[in-house]
Amino acid sequence: MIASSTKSVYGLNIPASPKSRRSGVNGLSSAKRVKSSEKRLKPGRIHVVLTTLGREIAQEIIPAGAVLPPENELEARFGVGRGVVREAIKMLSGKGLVSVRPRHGTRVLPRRDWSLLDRDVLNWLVGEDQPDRELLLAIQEVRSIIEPAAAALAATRATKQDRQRINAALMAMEASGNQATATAADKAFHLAILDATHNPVLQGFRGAIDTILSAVFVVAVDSVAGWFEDNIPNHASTARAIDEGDATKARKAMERVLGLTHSQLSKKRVGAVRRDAEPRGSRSLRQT
Amino acid sequence: MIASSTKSVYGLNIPASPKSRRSGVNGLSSAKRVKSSEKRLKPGRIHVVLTTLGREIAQEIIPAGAVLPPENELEARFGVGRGVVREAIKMLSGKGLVSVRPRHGTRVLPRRDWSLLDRDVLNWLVGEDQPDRELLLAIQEVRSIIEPAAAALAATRATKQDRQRINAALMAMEASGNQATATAADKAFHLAILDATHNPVLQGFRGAIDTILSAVFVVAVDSVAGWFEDNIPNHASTARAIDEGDATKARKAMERVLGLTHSQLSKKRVGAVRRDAEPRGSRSLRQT
DNA sequence: AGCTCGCAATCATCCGATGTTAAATGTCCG
DNA sequence: CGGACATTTAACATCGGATGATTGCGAGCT
Repeated sequence: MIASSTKSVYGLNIPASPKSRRSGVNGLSSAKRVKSSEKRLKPGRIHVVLTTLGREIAQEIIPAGAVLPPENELEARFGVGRGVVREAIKMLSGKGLVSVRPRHGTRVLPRRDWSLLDRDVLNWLVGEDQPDRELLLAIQEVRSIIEPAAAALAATRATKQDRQRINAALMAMEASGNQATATAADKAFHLAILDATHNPVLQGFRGAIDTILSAVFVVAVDSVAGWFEDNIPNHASTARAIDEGDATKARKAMERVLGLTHSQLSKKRVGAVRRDAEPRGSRSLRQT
Repeated sequence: MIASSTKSVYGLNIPASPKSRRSGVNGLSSAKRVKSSEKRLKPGRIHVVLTTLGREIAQEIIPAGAVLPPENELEARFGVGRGVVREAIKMLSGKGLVSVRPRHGTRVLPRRDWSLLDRDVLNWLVGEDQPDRELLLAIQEVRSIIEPAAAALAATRATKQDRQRINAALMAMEASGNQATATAADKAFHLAILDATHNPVLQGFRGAIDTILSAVFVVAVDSVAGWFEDNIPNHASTARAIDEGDATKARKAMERVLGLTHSQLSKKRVGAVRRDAEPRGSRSLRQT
């Protein structure tokens, strides 16, 4: 239920507004009567358990190989019933984050086994204050493999509507005023190209690309102000090449798009404004 | 209601043999065991419900947009408790196959939203008697994008062990006697290359590639007997290029590997042992 | 010492009750 | 007659206690 871009199941709009959501829902105070007179959008208990555990695993607060607490302890910790804990863990295991065996507990699997292209997993990994740089670069590397090829395919296969969609996104990028609209337009552009390949497997990357672009914006934007604007011409020539049906040109143009992004991401190393969060790992958020 | 409170749950085909260890498939002793998922170990009731529903959705027995029966009906149908049904559906929703909303039922999402790179989903889609040809070709298209690039990266980054692993797999391919060992060796070869990129996101494709290769073997082998052997030289030159650190050559060689596979897959159209000739709803892939 | 067996921890499943959500429908008053 | 509000209701969401199954590990037997 989390993995939905257009069909918000609960009406919970968590994604784009990264407020520190340290709401103390998971206190062990239990207090069943959460019925307090407000009708706030309640993220759902399963969702809370899922994302909390997912993030703790992704951040290696619970390292690979460790076993997480038994069901009854988790029940107590989150103040939820057993079914909730089980269903949450079931989803984690479905995404390859943990393996659960009868007498041995549920143990965290090495990252090798995670579904790294799953939208939720990616979110937990990258939706942090300071996403793992290496991971971000690895993802960009994969984008540099996928997206130029996708652009080339799109140049061959795009329908009239596909082209319109791509060009509309391009115009939205040019017209974007703030970071929010810029991010949205950029995403729309890349997703439209993926869709224009008419390859369902390639379209399956939509969620991943979407998530990644958010992270890239967060990391890149505050280091290089002109990055987004500088990259618009590359986007434009990609769109033009697809319009003309020139696969090679489209591939090259998309390579330039990603090349610029990549170089911004890499150089973020030094010129950054923030000096904090450098020592990875020992963040101070830890819950017993 | 359920028959009774008896413990005759073994009415299903659940072998109660705690001793029988799944061995065999791993023909190569590459000092790394093919860590099998927990699903392999034992069917389990949840697993039955999960795979049954998953397959029915994948095969469009339950079409996109339809709502599947409510929980209590599913309980009755499978003869399991509610928790089992809920956990199974939870996993389906985690893989993007269904969206579940209170009061509205759990409805099947369009294929666009599925995690097409998820191992289980792929299995359901492709592990049927008659995998969807278009899907198989779409997947091969993605492989042709990913794997040559991966080979090129591997040529740059492979460690000595990586190279040994690749060459060991190659030798196993050459020595393979039957289809089982051939499949295993071929898989090991491609997986070793993915691993040699040292890119964790690329490594995330392991499950998908693994599953796909099984499907490809099933489909391709019975149509063209010499396909596997014919492709060994291409594999060999890929391995050699990686050994020499020649990225361009590795990419080209891998392109040839996939090109041969692709052509076999395409020509499989006729001469098959298949009895059905139904077009079977040529789904989108061409028009949204 | 080595092997077997039983304990206990932990997940797996069942079950019946109750809460929550939101679509559908009915009601009432202007 | 018609629209705003209340009621019904079908479905999922969660709870919590009981029971079964599996298996690591150590106690006890040979």
